[in-house]
Amino acid sequence: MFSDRFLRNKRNVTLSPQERGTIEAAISEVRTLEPRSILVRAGDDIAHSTLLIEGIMSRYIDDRNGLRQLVAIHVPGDFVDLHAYPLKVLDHDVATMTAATVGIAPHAQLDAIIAANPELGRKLWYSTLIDAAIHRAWLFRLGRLDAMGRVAHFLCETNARLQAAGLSDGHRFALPLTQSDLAEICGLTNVHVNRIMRQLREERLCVFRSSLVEIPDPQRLAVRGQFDPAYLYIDLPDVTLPSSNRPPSP
Amino acid sequence: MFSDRFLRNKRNVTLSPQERGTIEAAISEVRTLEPRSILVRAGDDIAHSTLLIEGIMSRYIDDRNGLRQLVAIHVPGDFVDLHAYPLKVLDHDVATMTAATVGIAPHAQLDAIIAANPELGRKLWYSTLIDAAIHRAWLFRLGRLDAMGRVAHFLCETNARLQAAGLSDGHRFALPLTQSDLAEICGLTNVHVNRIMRQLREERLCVFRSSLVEIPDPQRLAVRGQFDPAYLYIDLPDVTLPSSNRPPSP
DNA sequence: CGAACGTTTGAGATGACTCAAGCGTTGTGG
DNA sequence: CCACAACGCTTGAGTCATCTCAAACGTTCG
Repeated sequence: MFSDRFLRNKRNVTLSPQERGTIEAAISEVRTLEPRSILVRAGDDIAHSTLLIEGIMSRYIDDRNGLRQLVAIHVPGDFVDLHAYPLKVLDHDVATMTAATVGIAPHAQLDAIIAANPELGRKLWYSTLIDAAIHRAWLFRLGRLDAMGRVAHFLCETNARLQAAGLSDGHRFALPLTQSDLAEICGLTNVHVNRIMRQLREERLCVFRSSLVEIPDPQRLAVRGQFDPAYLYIDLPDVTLPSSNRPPSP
Repeated sequence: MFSDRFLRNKRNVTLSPQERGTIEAAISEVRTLEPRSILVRAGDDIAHSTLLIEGIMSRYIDDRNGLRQLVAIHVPGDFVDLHAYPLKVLDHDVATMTAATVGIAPHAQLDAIIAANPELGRKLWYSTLIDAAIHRAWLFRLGRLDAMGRVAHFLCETNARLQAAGLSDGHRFALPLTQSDLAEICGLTNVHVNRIMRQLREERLCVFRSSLVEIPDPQRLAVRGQFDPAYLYIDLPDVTLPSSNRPPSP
């Protein structure tokens, strides 16, 4: 099923098989997208939202000189531009990073879903707010971590998200991005990212080679990147382990 | 009315007097808060959300060493922690920066509102997505602007938001923050913010003294900070003027 | 085989940070 | 009403992380 990964392993929220069926039914079309193709441009009128089934997508803002800042990446199971449903128009571009398969959900269908099932409507809202929580973690990353911390934090996050989606075993996962992509995610230059990757390798924190990430000791990497997965609202025992920053709750 | 500024001057969305009444009725209590007091801590169970009536509030994430990154500021009219309504628990702290007056909206009341008026429910959703859009602009700011650009961008944004709320005339507004606050917003040190403020003053871009911001030429400041207000979804002629970054739409 | 693209490395420049001290203003208690 | 503490602002000097520019190398694909 296309929606199998949507809201999978999330805290406080589960989708019943029935609700998954409802979402499936709202998908009018499944489409295959080329790598590095633009799906939505800022300012476009949008009449549907996109459920990512396979591949990796990005949302980004370009500066005046063409320098790009990624503001989000999406993994299978994410409702990529559900934000466009209430907003009608987006403030940023949405594009594929890899080849991708997506499901198209017309906004009229979403209207119908929410009218018929307000509880499911709230779950859709919830999923957009997790995107916002991830934005906040990215703000922390850019504002307060050094280059190595930023890369480490991003890799921990991606590991956790892919694990929740069933696409990482917690130590290894496929990540078909370039070092320049990482630079646009972490607010660095590709040259500096390259040096950081070497350092991570030398310190046995992480190896990233030919689109494969290997993390021998996720806990150590989490400490280096001050990564606390609470903001992902994931409900999986292993992923919630490295709560390194937060004081133990009473 | 407490809710006068909520969703005021927003594109695509207007609240009818009736809808404002509904929101007013959902506010069980109006409370006055001390400056620099914490309203919500990450991880707290939350049973109500907070409408900011007067004052300035912040949301932030602290790093291991106590260094703080603000991830949002809120101005009167913002529904500060409406995110907590679907999420139930927040991933960050919420605090006042100045003395503040807030309205408390119990989640049970919000349940009732949304059940009775799905359209209003969607407007609440919309308002949380504008917060997310602001997060994205902050990501761009931290990831791709230099120190002066970051401060300029933030001041432009705040000017626009306060103008939409009726608290700036587009050139002057009260902003009772310290330079250290600006540093925690812009991912800089307070020392460097101080030097940047001097530069902004010397270049006649902006004067910030005794909690008052004066911007002689908002357009020039917007160019320096690569500020494009589209992401604020404000519907006010003056505020949408300086679309300096975006190519003219065809 | 060559073009395109991503990775790697070096050398030098620079923007922002750290540490440290002095200054101005405000509020408070003797 | 003065003295002093607390806080925020300002400035200087030196350091360091990251950037820029440049070149070489490896791999993939047509």
